[in-house]
Amino acid sequence: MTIREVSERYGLSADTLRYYERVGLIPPVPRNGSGIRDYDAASLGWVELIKCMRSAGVGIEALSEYCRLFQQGEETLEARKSLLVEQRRQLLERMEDMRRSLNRLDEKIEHYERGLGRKERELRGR
Amino acid sequence: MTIREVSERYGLSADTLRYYERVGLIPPVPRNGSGIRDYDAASLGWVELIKCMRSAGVGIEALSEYCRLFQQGEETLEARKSLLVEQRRQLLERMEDMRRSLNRLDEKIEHYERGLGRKERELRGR
DNA sequence: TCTTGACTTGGAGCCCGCTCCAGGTGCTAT
DNA sequence: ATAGCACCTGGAGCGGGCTCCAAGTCAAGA
Repeated sequence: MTIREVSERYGLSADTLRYYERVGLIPPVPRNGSGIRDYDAASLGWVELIKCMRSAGVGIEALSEYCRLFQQGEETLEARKSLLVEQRRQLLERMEDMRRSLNRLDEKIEHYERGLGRKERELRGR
Repeated sequence: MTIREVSERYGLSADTLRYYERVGLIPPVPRNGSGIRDYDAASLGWVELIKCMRSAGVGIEALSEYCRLFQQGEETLEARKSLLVEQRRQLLERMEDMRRSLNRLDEKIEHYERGLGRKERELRGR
């Protein structure tokens, strides 16, 4: 699968896909005889995983470390797991911040709704 | 209340507080005779709101627009409300991305736990 | 009066995460 | 042969969001 096809399938630009590979979020993608990337199932799996994690704000640094550990094999199972656990913890923290923010927004929106409703009634002469 | 006190109370650096004011996330803070900021209750309210929204990833642009509208008075009630509604929508979207990512992390962590358990049992000679 | 220290400003610098570009290679179609 | 196109690389550039800095002002204390 060419970089263009992968780009279209996942909605990531070709530049971004190359960038992810360059900085090690994705292990080296297989190449054909002319040096052109030919994504296989494993590479697609990585792309999908990274897209998911990035969309949730997981940092480049953590993801490239995970990928690095993965490529080192069995020795790193424990380290990979604790990296994931830590990222999970941070994710929950961010979700909690967002939950709080969502509540504030809901309160404010309701407040504006009440205010606007009152104003409308006034304009209609009570 | 001085900038230092506000900084300590909310865990934002004095530089960040000045920056927020500069780019209009917070309306101008009252000053004493020597031009030094003296935060009043209203300013503290803004600081708290902005801290909350920023921690959830709401962008500077949207927040400064909200603040700008607020300072223009009653005319902008409707515009402010729809701005908030739009930010709420984006927030929910991001939370959904995070939920998906959290599931993936949980699956992976469980996978590693199973793998590591098996390995341990093998080391002990099954 | 002179130092000390917290504050002021405007602007430069920095990190993250892309995004764009120039210059080059190689397949395909004419 | 030549044009066109998709791809390659290394590196520069960019937007967001701070963070740091130099140079200046003011108030209080020795």
